[in-house]
Amino acid sequence: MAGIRDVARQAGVSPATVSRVINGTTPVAADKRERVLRAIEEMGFVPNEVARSLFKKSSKTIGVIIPSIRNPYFTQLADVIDAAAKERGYRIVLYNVHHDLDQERAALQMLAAANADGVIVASNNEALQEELAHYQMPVVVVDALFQTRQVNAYLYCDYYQGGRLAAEHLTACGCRNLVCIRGVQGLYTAQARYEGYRDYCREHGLTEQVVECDYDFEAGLSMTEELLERFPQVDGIVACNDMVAISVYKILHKRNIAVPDQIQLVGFDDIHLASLISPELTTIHQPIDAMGRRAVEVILNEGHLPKEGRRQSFPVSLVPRETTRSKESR
Amino acid sequence: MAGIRDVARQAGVSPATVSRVINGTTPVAADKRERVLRAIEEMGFVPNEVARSLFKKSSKTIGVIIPSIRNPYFTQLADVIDAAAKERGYRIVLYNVHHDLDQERAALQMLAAANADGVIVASNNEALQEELAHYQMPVVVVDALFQTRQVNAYLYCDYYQGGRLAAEHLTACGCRNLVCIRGVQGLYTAQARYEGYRDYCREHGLTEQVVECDYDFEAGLSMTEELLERFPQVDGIVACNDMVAISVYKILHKRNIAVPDQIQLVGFDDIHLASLISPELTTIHQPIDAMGRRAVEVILNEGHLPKEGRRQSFPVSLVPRETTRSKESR
DNA sequence: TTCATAAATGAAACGGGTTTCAAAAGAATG
DNA sequence: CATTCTTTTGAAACCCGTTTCATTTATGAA
Repeated sequence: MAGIRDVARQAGVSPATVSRVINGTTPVAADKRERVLRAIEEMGFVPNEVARSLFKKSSKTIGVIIPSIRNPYFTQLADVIDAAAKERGYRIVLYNVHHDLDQERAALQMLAAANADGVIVASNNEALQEELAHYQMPVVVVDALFQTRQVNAYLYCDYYQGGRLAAEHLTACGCRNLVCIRGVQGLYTAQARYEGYRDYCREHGLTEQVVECDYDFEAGLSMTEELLERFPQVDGIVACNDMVAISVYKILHKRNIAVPDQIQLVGFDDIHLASLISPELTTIHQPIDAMGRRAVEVILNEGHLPKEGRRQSFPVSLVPRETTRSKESR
Repeated sequence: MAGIRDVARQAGVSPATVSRVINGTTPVAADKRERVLRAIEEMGFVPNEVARSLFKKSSKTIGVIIPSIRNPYFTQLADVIDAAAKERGYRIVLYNVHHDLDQERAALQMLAAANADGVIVASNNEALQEELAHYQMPVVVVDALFQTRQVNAYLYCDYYQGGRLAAEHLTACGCRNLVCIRGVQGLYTAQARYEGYRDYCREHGLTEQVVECDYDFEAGLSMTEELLERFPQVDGIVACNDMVAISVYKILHKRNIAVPDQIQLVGFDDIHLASLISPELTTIHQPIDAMGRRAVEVILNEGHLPKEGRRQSFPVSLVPRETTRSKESR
């Protein structure tokens, strides 16, 4: 690989001048610039990014840490972040940490050691939280919120409201026997959804019926079986996310339980897949795009949320589709 | 950030000794090692990865370039590659190039400039192919194959056989009016699938009916409409991939066309989603895991496929599920 | 105890751009 | 034409681990 010194020799100038031509930091005489440019062209010179970022202490890179690359919610988020970052001349490095604290730690350390310009973390791990504060690069936490706020920026949705909306919609669609498949409690994102559901039920004299479940498909399948056994009367299900909702549907379908005629179903997240499967899934929409774009903005703003304080909440909304009864048929 | 020289001072040794303790390259006296370790601990020292890789010319990183992070086929592939790489002490950097040649180029250049130890590219872009040869880092092309083979290793599946299997299965299930939704021709992966289908039809006296379609969901939706219009007699559909198959199903479902009773459907890829949706999708299984793991092996083997030549083909198989008639009901 | 080997250790160079600082060249003023 | 202020430009230091190479220290044999 040709280096900057080779180019300099070829062009008959010093390495410093070559650097200046490349970066446009200082004006260079037209004839010399010309020679340098030609030498670069001829030798196919590409500046070594490692050397550059060693000095600059910036790598034009934003780290993105997600718990699972298999969950479409996170890949969608990563995709927007990617697009937003590229628009601003940054690239992202995606770390897929398989829900594993050690891998999260390792990713963080690597990013720090690699002079990343910031990190966007989608982690519900409270233990990691504390470590986050030790790094001096900007950190933004998305899709999570903690009591002990160590980091400057938390971006999350109004999950509580989402839980309420789901319960409200099912009730409005005629359900009287709601069951909530809630995510593991202790995780804010899961808990808030549940509490929204719970409060709505309490306020409207509905008995709250709950089943607990991990966020993935496999867990959704087995939990649904359990749910049907424990609550045979059920006529409305609030799932903790869309992937689980899809697995719920799968079981119902297998048992020939009609959706939405016998049981109505509401998911959470509104991933693309929700409107792609048949029947289309009624779900709580999260503004994933807006959240992702904002995360990048905040990182490039040194990790600070300007005026709003240390956290920013995004609104959710209910998208009625085919797994609940439409207005017309009510 | 504390540097190795700070640690050295604190421990009363030279930076060289600290480096040796960290890397275990040369034995260090027990008492000094002890002091160094304590100093590292106290100062929370983490070696700067950039400086390290500048010297080592290796970053323990494998680049993975995929055309779309939204297509589950590629995220699944990335996930295995990630796991396989981590097992061997490497990390991956995922580049999501949005099917864009310029972004592919940029990704490649960045990887080269970042001292990546190898690149795994899932690209059907022939133009990129040629450039690939210019880089001296190991490159493995997955899910593609070219006439002009510039790179040392191509990993791909027996797509042709997949096309045959799909046609054969539909025929065995009683279909007489097959239509193939083929991917954009010119791409080997798409063309081979189609040719398998075509040859089977010719050999068995079936008229070949074809419709062309991009690999994504939106294209699948509109193409299905067109298909039904052009071939109202259709009773079996071979889709170019699972995402398209899902969109086909969506349209059929919307039109109240029963699957598999009126029309049977075969996808391609066997992404997880295929068995997660309802009804479960009959599809051609690609050994994504094996391919991903092999890709990592080859990279760490300097990008060479040892004996087998410059390419390795993986077998496909048909997985009968719910969108075609099962043996029992035939 | 002494000389020869082997092992541990530090000083300095290295990798490859970038930037500082001072010298050199050019432009402007008197 | 001399003098001063600008603008270019190159030499060298820098970023920070790693490694070479020579020196020091330890080990073993004589």
